[in-house]
Amino acid sequence: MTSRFNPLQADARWQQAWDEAGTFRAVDESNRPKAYILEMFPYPSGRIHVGHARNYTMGDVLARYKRMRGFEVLHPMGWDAFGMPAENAAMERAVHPGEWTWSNIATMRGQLKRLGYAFDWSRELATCDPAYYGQEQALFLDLYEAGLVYRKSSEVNWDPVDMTVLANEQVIDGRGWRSGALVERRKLDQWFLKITDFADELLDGLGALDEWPDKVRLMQENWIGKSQGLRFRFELAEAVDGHSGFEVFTTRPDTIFGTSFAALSPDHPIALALAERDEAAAAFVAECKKGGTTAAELETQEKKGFDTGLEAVHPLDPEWRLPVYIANFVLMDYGTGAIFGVPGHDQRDFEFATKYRLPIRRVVGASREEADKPIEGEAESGDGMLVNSRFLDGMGVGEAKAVVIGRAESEGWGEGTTVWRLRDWGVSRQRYWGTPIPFIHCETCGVVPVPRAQLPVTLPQDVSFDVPGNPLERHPSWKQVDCPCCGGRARRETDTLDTFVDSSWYFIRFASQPANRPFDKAAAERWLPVDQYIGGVEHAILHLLYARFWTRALKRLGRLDVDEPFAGLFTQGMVTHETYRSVDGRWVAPDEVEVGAGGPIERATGAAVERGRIEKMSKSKRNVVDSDAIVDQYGADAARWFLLSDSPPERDLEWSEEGINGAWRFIQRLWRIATAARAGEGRDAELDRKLHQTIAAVTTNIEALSFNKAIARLYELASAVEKAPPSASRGEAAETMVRLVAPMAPHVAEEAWSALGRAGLVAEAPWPEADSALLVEEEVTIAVQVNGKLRDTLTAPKGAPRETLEEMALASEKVVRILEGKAPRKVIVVPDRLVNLVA
RNA sequence: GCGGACGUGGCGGAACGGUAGACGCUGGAGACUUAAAAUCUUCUGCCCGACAGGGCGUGCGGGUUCGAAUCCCGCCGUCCGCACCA
Repeated sequence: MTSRFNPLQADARWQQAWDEAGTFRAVDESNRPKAYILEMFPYPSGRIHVGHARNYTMGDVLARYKRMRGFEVLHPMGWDAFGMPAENAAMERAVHPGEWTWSNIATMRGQLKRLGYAFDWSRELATCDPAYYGQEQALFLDLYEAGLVYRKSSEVNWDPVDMTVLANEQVIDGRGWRSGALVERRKLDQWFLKITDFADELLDGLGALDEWPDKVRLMQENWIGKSQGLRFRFELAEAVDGHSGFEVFTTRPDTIFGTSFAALSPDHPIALALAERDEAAAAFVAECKKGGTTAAELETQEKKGFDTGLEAVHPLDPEWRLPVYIANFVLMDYGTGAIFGVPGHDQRDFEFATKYRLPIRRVVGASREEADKPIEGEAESGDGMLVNSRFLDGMGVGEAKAVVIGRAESEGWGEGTTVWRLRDWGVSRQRYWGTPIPFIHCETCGVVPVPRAQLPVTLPQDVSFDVPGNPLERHPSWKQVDCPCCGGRARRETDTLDTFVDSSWYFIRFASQPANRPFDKAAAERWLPVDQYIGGVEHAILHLLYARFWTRALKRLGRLDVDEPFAGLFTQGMVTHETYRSVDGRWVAPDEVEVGAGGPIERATGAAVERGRIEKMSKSKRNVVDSDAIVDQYGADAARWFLLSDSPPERDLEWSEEGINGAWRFIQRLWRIATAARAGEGRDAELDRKLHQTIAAVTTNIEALSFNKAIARLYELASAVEKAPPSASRGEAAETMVRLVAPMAPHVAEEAWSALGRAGLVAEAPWPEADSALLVEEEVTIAVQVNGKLRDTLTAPKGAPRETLEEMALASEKVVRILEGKAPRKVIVVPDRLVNLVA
C-alpha cells in the first residue's frame, strides 16, 4: 500500500472508470426519484479558471450526493457558444468565430474532464450548433404564431465607425467601447418578444419560488416594477395639429387638486408636432436628446422645461387651466409619456415648480389643521389626510385614490390601471455569430416566416470580418432568397437573436433532445423543473427572467406543462485573487512575483512591484488562475476541496497558495486514514457517536449547500479517527468517512474505496445513514453563570433534572466564592445547557 | 435618491437568544531526521498575572431579556441592485 495518494495517475484512472461504467448517465426511464442539478453553462471564452471550477464543483457535490442518496440525477454540461467575443477574436486575428469557439470548447471540455465532474456528457450541447439553434428557430416561429413575437421600430445605440448596434453596456461615456466613436441614436425595425404579456405571471410566480434567494426575487420584482394608479385624459383648451388632448398616468390620483402643470416627454407626439412648427420647441427637444443617459449624468442633470403655451383643462374643473411644458425628465417609454405635476408631493415636480415659479399647493397634511402650512424645502410624499381638495377633504390617501379613480371611470375621463417598468424584450442583434432569425422580407408579401421544412437557417461559413458591420448584411448571396409565399425575389432577415434567447431554453434541451423537434414534452416534464440551479448573481435579473418567461410562454402554447424552470436557485460568490502592478503600471501575474525581504519583486526583471487589491479574476489584471495548472500540481480533489472549504459558498473566495496547500495536505491525510485503518476489535462508543454526529451534520450541511461547514465537520472526524485506538468502530469510521468525502473529493475516495477492498464504485455506494440513537451525548457540559456571566462549567448526565443541576451549580467552589454565602435571588435552569444564578 | 445585504482574532470563517472564536490558514515552541521535506505533539482574541485566577471583548450608542454576535431603535462604514418609473 502506497503511503501517498498520487492524483497524477489516479485521477485519470477513475475518470475513465466512471466513463466506462456510464456512472453519470441520466436514465430517462428510471424509477428512482429524479434530481436535476444544473450549473449555468459557460461561455467558451478560452480556458476554464478556478472561478468556473468553484461553480461546477458545488453542483457536482450535490449531483454526486443525490446519486448516493438514490436519486436518478441529471447533471449536464454545455456551451453558451454564440456571442461577441468570438467576433472580436475574428476581427483581431482573422480566425472564423466558429473555429475559435469550437476550439475553445475542446480545450475547456478537456479541462472540465480533468476536474472529474459527474456530468452526463452524452447530453452535451453547444448553442452555436445548428442542431440546437435550428430548434430554437422552430420555437421562435411557434412564439410568432402565438402572437408573442412582433416587429417595431426602436431606438438603438449605433456605432457609426463599426457600423453596428451596441448594447447599453458597450456605450462608455457616450462612445463605442471598441471604436471610441460618438454613439448615435438610430431607429431600426427590430424584433421583440412580448414578455410584458407575462408581467403579472412573472411577478406572481416569484411568490412560489421559496427556494430562491430573497434578494433575487426582490431584484426581479423591482425590475418588473408594477405600479397601480389612474390613467386619465387632459383635454387641451385649443387643439394643436389634430391633438385635442393627451393622457397621463399617476400613482397619486388623490393629489389631483394639487396639480399646477402638465409635462410632456420630448419624444411625445405633441412635443414632436410642436417642434415641427416652432424653432424654440425644436431646439429644446434637440437639447434633451443630446444629454447622455448614464447614471451620473442623470443625477446631475437639472430639471428643464419648455413652456409650450398650450393649456390643459383640469378634468374636475373646466375653468381650471394648467400650463403644458415639455420637460426633460419625462420618459416616453414609461406610462403614457406625459405627467401631471404635483409639486407639493413629488420631489421632481417640486424642483421643477421651484425653478419655473409654479404654485406649490398642499393637498395632503398630517391633519386638517395643516391645510395652510406651506411646503418647504422638499416635497412631502408621505401618507396623511387630504386638504384643500374640495370633495376629497378629510379623506385618507388610500380612500381618496379610490374615490378619484371611481369618479374618473364613471365620468369617462380616465380609468384605474396598472403600469409596468418591464419592457418587451428586444431580441434583434445586428451581428453574425448568433442564431439567424428565421424570417424573409418580401416586397409583396411583407415579413414572412421561413417554412419549417427549410429550417435550420444556417449561418454562412464564408464571411469576413476585415470590414466593420454585419457580415450577414454584406454577404454576396446569403440573404438573396425566394419568397416562400409568392416565389418572387426576397431578402433574408440578417438580424440574429440575442444570446439570452439561446440560454432561455437550454435546460429543456438538456432534458430531452430529439433530432426532429426542440424537445419531447413527456421527457422534458420528467426532469423539469431544475431542482437546483447554481450560478453567478450577475444573472439574477435578465437570464433568469427570460428563462422564466420562455418557460411560461411554452406552457401557454401547450408545449410544456411547467410553470417555473428553476425550483431552487443558488447564487455563488466569485473567486478573487491578489494583483500586482509594476512601477510603470503593468499588471504582473501573481505567479511571476516573488516576495523577498524588501517586498514583492517581479521574478523576471527583479524590479519591485506594488501589491494591488484582491480582485475578481480577470484577464486584464492578469490574476486568473487556470484550472489545468492547479490540477497538474495538486490534482483535482485538492482543487475541489479548497474551492469548497474556505468560504461560505455565497461569498467571495480568495484563491491562495496556502489554501490549496492545506487542501492538498488533507487529501493526503484522508488517504492515510483510510489506508492505515487498523480495524481491530470491539466498539469505541465515543468514536461511534462522533461518526454518526458527523454523518448527520455533513448530510444537513450538503443539503443546505453549506459545504464549508460540512468540511469543518469532516476535519473533526478525521482527527477523531486518527486519535482513536484500533477497534471495529475505527475501521467502520474510516470506511464511512470515505463515503462522506466522495462527493467532494471523488478520486481519492474511489482509490481508498478500492484499497479498502470494497466492490464497485464509491460514486454508486449508498450514502451513510446516521443512527439517531448515537446522536445524543450521554454527558453534557453545563455552563454555570452568575448574573449571566460564565463562572464555571460542570459535567452532568444528559437529561439531569433541574434540581440536580441547580444543586451542582450551587456546590461549585467558584460560585460559592462569588456568591459569598448569599442565596441567589433567582435561578434559571436550561436543562442540558446552563444554570444562571441571579444574585 | 430608492431598495437590499453585511460588519466577529493576524486572515477565511463557526456559533436553535444560552460556554463567542468550531474548523482551516498563518505564526511560535517541541518531537522525528545527519539534514531538509513530509508527518506528529502543543500553543496562538486582547490586557494584567510566574501560576491560580481576573478584567475586556462580536463597528459605535441606546433598549428588551435572568442572559444578546444573534431581537428592537438610532448612528457609522463596506458592498450589491435599480435609478428622473410619475
